Parts: sequence; C-alpha cells; structure tokens
Amino acid sequence: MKISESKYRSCPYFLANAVARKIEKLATEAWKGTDLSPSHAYLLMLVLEEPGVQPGCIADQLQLTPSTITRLIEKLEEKKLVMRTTEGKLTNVYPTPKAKEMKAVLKECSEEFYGQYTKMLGKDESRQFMQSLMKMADKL
Amino acid sequence: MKISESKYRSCPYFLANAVARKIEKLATEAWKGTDLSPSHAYLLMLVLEEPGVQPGCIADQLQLTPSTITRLIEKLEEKKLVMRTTEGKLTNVYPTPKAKEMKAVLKECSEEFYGQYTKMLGKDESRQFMQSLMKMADKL
DNA sequence: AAAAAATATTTGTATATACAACAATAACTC
DNA sequence: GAGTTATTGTTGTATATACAAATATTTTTT
Repeated sequence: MKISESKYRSCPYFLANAVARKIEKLATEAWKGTDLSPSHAYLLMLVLEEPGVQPGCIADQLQLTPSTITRLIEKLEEKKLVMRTTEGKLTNVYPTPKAKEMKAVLKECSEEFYGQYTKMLGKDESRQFMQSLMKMADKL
Repeated sequence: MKISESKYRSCPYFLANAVARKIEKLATEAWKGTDLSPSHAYLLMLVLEEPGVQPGCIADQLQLTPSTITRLIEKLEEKKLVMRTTEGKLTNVYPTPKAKEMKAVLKECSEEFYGQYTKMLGKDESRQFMQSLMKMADKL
C-alpha cells in the first residue's frame, strides 16, 4: 500500500518515521559491503576525518545521544577500527590503520547512497527534500 | 548544536532520522497523559475507527511490519484496551469498552500534537513539509 | 582550600522496531 | 481430491537508540 492511500497519510508522525526507515534501508544497502551499519559507518568516517575527535563532539555532529555514541564506539573497537584514549574526563577517538585502509571503500558507499537517493527522488526534488528536512530539523 | 552547523548537515540519512526523532518526542509529549506511546495510541485510534480491523491491514496503514503490530497489540491487550479473536488464519482486533471511553482524550492528544507541530514550523511550512514527506514516502 | 557546581563519559535498563523462521490456514492446480 | 503454493499471523532473536543514574574529573564559588 502506498502511504498516500492510508488514512494516516496526513500524519507527520508516521510519515517522518516511514521516510526515516526507508532512507535507513537505502543506506543499509549501500554500506552492506562494509559490514557496518550506516551509523557505524558515519561515525567511522567522522573519526577518519577528525582523528582524536571526542565522543561529545561526535554526538553533536551525528545528532545522537552520548550514550549511543559510546555504544557505537564499543562496537567499532571490537572490530579494531577505532581506539580510545582517556585523559582526565576527556576521551579521544582515533582510527586504526585497518580503518584507514577502508577510507576509499567508505567513500564509495557514501556515493552509492547519495546516488540511489537522488535517483529515486529525482535531481531537483531530492535537493528540495533535503532543504525541507534541514529546515524541519532546525525548527523542531 | 543546530544540525545546520554540523558537517553532516547535508546527509539525508541523519537528517531524516533527526527529524523523525524530534517528531517522536513531540508526539510522546502530546500523548503523555494517556500512558501510551504514539504508536500504541495510533493503533488504538485505528481500531476504534475500524473495529475488527485485521493486523495485516493495520500494518499497511501504519507502515509498520506485521511482527511489530503483533507486539503493539500484545501490549494493548495487557492494558485491556483491545481484544483479538481468531478464526482460521484471520484475526480481528476490537476495542474494549475501556478503549471507547478514551476516544475523546485520544482525539485531544492528537490535536495537541498537530497544534504543536504547526506552531513550531509555521502554518504554511508545516503543510509544505507534510507534502514533502508524503512525496518522499511514496517515492522511496 | 574545601565545597559545590558543571562537564564528559559510561553503564544499567528499557523500548520500538525489524528480519527470519515458523505455524496455521486457505486457495489453486493438475 | 491430494499436493503445492500463497496468505496471515506469531515467535525467537537482534539492533539501534534513549533516558536516568553513576562515575570521574574539572571549574567555580565562597
């Protein structure tokens, strides 16, 4: 059933969730080859771009709570993709050599994802949707 | 941090999730008085409007998977708000008297939610965002 | 300098959701 | 009509995420 045929079509609650889940699926597909979920992949990309970045900063940038970041980092540590060092109350997160080797693949996945997203929505609309989402994220 | 200041501002993955989570919060707040999560509340409203509706149909309308619907119904059954009857492979879900008494309150919460949503985004933009979300949900 | 407040991170616990496998029934085909 | 396929719903299990409380450290206040 297309969502537009549902009685709940005009409910922002289900719409927002449905859209998020569909994008999640698209992203999961794109990053499949890396054996990382999109969240883990983005966190890793962030750490690769800013080695030593702190969990709190990651939380801000990815719009997730600190506790979620801790959990994501734990999993990446298990996979030997990041390392934590703690001094005082601050923690720094660094990519391992293994992670650095993945840089190119991660970028490809990222492009695959954007490509799919743009393809499905159309060039103009995909940009417009992004704008809408950005405005919503800021205003809510 | 506003999401627009993040390096990942232009990533539909995080934007869509961030928007969904913010709307989730808004909705949770609106339905607080009922002791139901927004998903449970919507399911209950649907059952009140279409007594005897089948789980598969609920799944379609709320854009959730059948297994999730089963879990939501289980919880509503525990709270004595719905009842299931099974004949053959089909199941019907009915509201209990207790649920019927809640009808008015549920409607109030629903209006509270839309009100807040519209207030935060502005009248015109909130409608426009809905349109965007609907288009996205259908195209993705 | 001691006490209080603020900050950064982690841990314990709970929730919503999904997927895959299963079970039960109905429909179809030959 | 017996065997196969499709439909409907549930269960077992896994995941991402959040909140609240705990911990550890730094900063501020008095």
